[in-house]
Amino acid sequence: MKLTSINTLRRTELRRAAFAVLQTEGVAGATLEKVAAHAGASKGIVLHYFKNKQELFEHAMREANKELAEDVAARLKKARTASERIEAIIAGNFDGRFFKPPMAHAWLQLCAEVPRDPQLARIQRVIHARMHSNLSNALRELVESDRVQPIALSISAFIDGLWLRLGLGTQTLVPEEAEALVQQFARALIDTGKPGRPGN
Amino acid sequence: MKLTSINTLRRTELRRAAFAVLQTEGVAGATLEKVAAHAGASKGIVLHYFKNKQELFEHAMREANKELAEDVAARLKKARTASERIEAIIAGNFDGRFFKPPMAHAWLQLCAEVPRDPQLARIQRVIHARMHSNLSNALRELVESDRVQPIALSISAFIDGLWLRLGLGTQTLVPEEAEALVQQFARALIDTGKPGRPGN
Amino acid sequence: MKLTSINTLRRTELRRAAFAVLQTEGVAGATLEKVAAHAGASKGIVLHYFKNKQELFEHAMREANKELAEDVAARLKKARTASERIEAIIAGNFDGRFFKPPMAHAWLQLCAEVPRDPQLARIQRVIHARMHSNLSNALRELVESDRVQPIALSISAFIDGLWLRLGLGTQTLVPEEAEALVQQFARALIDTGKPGRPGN
Amino acid sequence: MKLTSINTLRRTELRRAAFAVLQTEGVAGATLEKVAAHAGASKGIVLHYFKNKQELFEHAMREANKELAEDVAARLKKARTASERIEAIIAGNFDGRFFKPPMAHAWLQLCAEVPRDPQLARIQRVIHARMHSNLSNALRELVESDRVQPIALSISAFIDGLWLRLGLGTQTLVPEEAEALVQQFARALIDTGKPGRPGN
DNA sequence: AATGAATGAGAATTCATTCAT
DNA sequence: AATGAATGAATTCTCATTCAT
Repeated sequence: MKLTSINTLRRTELRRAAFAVLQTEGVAGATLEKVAAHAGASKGIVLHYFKNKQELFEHAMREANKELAEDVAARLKKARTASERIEAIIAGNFDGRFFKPPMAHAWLQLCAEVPRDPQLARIQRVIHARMHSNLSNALRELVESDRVQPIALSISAFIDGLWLRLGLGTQTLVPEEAEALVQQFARALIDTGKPGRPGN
Repeated sequence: MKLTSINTLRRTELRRAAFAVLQTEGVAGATLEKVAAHAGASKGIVLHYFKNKQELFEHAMREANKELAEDVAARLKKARTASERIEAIIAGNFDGRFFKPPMAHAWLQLCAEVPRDPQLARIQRVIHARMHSNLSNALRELVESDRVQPIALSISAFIDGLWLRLGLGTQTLVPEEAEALVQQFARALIDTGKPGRPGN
Repeated sequence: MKLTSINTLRRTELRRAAFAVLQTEGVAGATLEKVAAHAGASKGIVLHYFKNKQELFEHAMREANKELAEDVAARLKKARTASERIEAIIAGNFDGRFFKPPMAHAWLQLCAEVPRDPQLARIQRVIHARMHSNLSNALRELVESDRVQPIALSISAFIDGLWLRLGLGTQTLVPEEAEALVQQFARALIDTGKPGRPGN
Repeated sequence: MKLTSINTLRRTELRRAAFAVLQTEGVAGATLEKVAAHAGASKGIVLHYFKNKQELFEHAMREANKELAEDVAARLKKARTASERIEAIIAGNFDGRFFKPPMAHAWLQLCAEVPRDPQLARIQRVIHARMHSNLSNALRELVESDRVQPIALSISAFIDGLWLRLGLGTQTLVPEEAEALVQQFARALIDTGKPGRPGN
């Protein structure tokens, strides 16, 4: 444990540096040298702690998502009703600390790598699965069972779409408005099909 | 550069080859050599027709989008009502000829380049603008004016989110189901806020 | 003769274009494409008239020197005495039409190629030989025979040195001043060793 | 970059190799690969020590001139009178260790690059300035003040002219004779205009 | 653990040159 | 005669990765 303490520290440093470089330079421009420089370390050390470049960026993605996931988890704890849980999940994904152009940019960069990096794909799947499970759990209390899956997918894909737009940087998107769109969307989907209204 | 027919022909060939290579190799793996080989030409000829790699891929993106845009335009022509126009736009974006993993993959690759390629960003903006304008025109006849913009953005971001999911390749998505989700989504959004129902 | 007339014309055009490009782009930057563009012709035509790039630039050097040589020859005709002939030769080498930075620049570029282009070396030798012969002929009437060669070499090397300085572009040199330096130099050399003064 | 001894060593090695290759291959033929091979190193290492090709050759020029400058400086120390100082400067520029065809050839190659490489131009200017200052200092004790500048320029341009001739390789020039020409030239210039003789 | 020297593979790009039209 | 399409060789430069210290 003691022995890994400094080890863990360094790895975290490098992971963060990698993510930071990704934000400004993109995946192609994120060289090990730049990551090392950003972490105030030497080039060689990066591959001392990570087997190779891919592994570093895989860890960077995991790390980046962890914070967001923790934010969502914290919000879920405070939520009392199923509706509040849905709202919490959405709100967590648009927290002003995360939903920022550089962050979205880095995330988009990593997404583009997913199809060629099986490990990254696995991480991505885990992330999506958690989100889906969170949403499904809450939705089960709100809509008929056969509408749980499609609505969960719709909400999470919509969130991704807005992150993508932010990552592209071709339009301005503020967290509050983006969140409002999704909250509205979610409510519209859930309410549709409620008794008294013709579903589709 | 003169627009001789052979010129146009070759450029199209190379553009297609570039897009094809993008589908299988990603942006980093799409070397000029591979593009040339795929087009059955020599490496040198690629840069004879396109100033550089960037330009080639910019044209590839334009080309790829053009077909989809034409598909949407054709469907729009047949639409009679505003609702049908919305449906046409959505349907066009999930046409089985386009909404395929390799296509989505290539598109995602290009999206990741957008933040570092101003020209690509411009193209992306044009694409989004057209989609937005198509949606807005139809929505104006269906919802109050202050709900036109948010709904148009929601629909197009949702579509992008589903394309992203397809591009990631971490889950299976068939065109029909994806389209159905968006059609449902759109209807839910439009109907919400209609007289007789509590808006939000 | 008729047949070569247009031929000769084109060759002259291209030669001039080559020299012009050399002035602005240097030997490395002087591509056949630029030469062709400067002559308002197509790339292919250049090698239709000249076997290859080297040959073109060899002709460019010859051409460039020809004008200067003709200027010197014209001045020589007007000269009456040996002293005037020396002065004429020097003056011709600093004629304001030639002694200009771009010209000197191009000349320097070609000089740098001399050691690797035997044909260019031959041309250079011819140029030097003519200059040397002109100077020697005049000097023979002015100084003892054993001082003819060294003085001729000194004068011509000094002229080259000033052209080099102009070609480097690191200092300003106006034709009149440069010429005055050489004229003074020549007189000093010739006068030194005259009876009544201690030679060396 | 830290100035470790190995660093300095390697850089010197590569600089020398670059200069050596320049002597035999010219600037166009001096590829990084050849330089690396000449230094017995790998291609990659060259750009590990020098940012790019230009920088390498800039350092090569500086290095080459440094030795010559040191030779001149050593000779200047031993000189007692102003005349001896002039002689020392001239002698230093024709030291048999430097005034050799390959050296002159390499120097000429670099001169041709000066107009397109501002950094190289700066170096060239420094070199000329030092020579000019050395000459001027001595000349001030020997001739009227208004003749200092022109004579200093004449001597240094003449020296350059002879180096150019040597670099062209179109004629044979031995250091001793070349030096003698300049020494004679200098004396002639200085003596001209002395009291008792008609100046010009 | 840490450094940075060294390697070598690979990629974009540039161009002279050839050739079909 | 003229064009410009096509080729392919050559070169610079970038980087991940390995290794000696």
